[in-house]
Amino acid sequence: MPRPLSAAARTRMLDAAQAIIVADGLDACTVDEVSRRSGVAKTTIYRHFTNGDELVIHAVDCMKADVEAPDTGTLAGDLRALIEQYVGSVDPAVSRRLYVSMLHRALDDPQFEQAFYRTREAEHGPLRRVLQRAMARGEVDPEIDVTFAMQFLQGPFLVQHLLRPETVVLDARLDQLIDLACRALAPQPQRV
Amino acid sequence: MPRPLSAAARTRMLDAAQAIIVADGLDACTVDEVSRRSGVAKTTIYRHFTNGDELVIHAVDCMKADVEAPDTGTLAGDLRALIEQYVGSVDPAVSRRLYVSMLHRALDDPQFEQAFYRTREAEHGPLRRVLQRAMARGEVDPEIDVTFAMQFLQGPFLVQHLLRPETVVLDARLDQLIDLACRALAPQPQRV
DNA sequence: ACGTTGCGCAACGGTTCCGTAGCGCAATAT
DNA sequence: ATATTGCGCTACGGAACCGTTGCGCAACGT
Repeated sequence: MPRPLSAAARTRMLDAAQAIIVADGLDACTVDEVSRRSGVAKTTIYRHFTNGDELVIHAVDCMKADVEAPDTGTLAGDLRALIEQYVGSVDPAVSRRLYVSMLHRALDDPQFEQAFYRTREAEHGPLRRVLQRAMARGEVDPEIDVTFAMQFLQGPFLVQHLLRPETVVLDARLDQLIDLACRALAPQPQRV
Repeated sequence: MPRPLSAAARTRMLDAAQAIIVADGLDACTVDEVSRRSGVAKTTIYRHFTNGDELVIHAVDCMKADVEAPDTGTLAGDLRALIEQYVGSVDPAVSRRLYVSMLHRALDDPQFEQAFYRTREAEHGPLRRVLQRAMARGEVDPEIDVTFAMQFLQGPFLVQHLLRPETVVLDARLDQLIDLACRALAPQPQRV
């Protein structure tokens, strides 16, 4: 009965990996650096993971922001609650950095592409549920596809988050944005 | 009167750099590789540019998609024309790759951040002009800020472009999207 | 035609990261 | 208590880039 790999060492190296990612970004999270900061020997890291990428992906998979689908009764209310949850649980600079780096690595590496999609799904699943409830209530035009509506809603935030990092999401603008979006998605008397 | 640096060599290396970026991505565009593929000696490259980054940035600056601001008379028509110009002049896969890589490098390098903004401005300036004309015509609610409206319009495309590369922009969906956006931005009888 | 000077070539030193090997030690299962 | 076996340490070989140096040649200005 072989002795199992040390859970303690595994925890230490994953914690260190996450700390590095938060502090210095995904690209700084190398095997050498994790070894240095965790005190776990590089040799041991390779006993736990077949290569450095796997370590990083495991670390990233443990960093998902957990967002619950709210239920305030209206689409606008749910959207606002969702966004407040999100901005309350994530440092925008860190999140942006990680987002861009993951996107970048995913360009050439299917492993990272998968991991990126997993994170995205975890964070945006609640939005999908909120939307589906709104459609069931008749707040959203039934001709509109859910995925399509999600792109429509996520888009402006993605622009702000990725491309205008200096812009904090202001409350007044946030309300205006939600208002615009809900107006656009609302059922129309005329044909669409 | 010192002989000027060879324009021929400069052209060759910038062309090679662009070819590499298109074929293999921004990260493959290293000084060594440009030297290999262009036939220009590495030494010479460093005589033209102080470092490798400058070469890459110069190459990128010459790759902007040139988009003209159309004037069809309606916001929806202009938007559609803009998008058609854009998709007609750019390979989506290449564009996406470059976009993500630039975003990534811009995380740590102000030079690349500047270059990224320059490209963005060149590509989205026409959108701003189109929007301003629409506002002048009264097609857009005057209470809406132009930058804000631009985020709103760019958002869904950014999502598709960056995060859903498998999705080609379909014509039916495109019309729906433009329709939704115009509807949202239109002036409202009631208060916003 | 001549001399200046940029260009090509080859090689080097430095850095960073990867993944591996050998060895002594210490924890652990029986 | 003892043998097993994972862990830590140190070092290595290899790859990719970076930016530099020295030298001979060829092109260009006058």
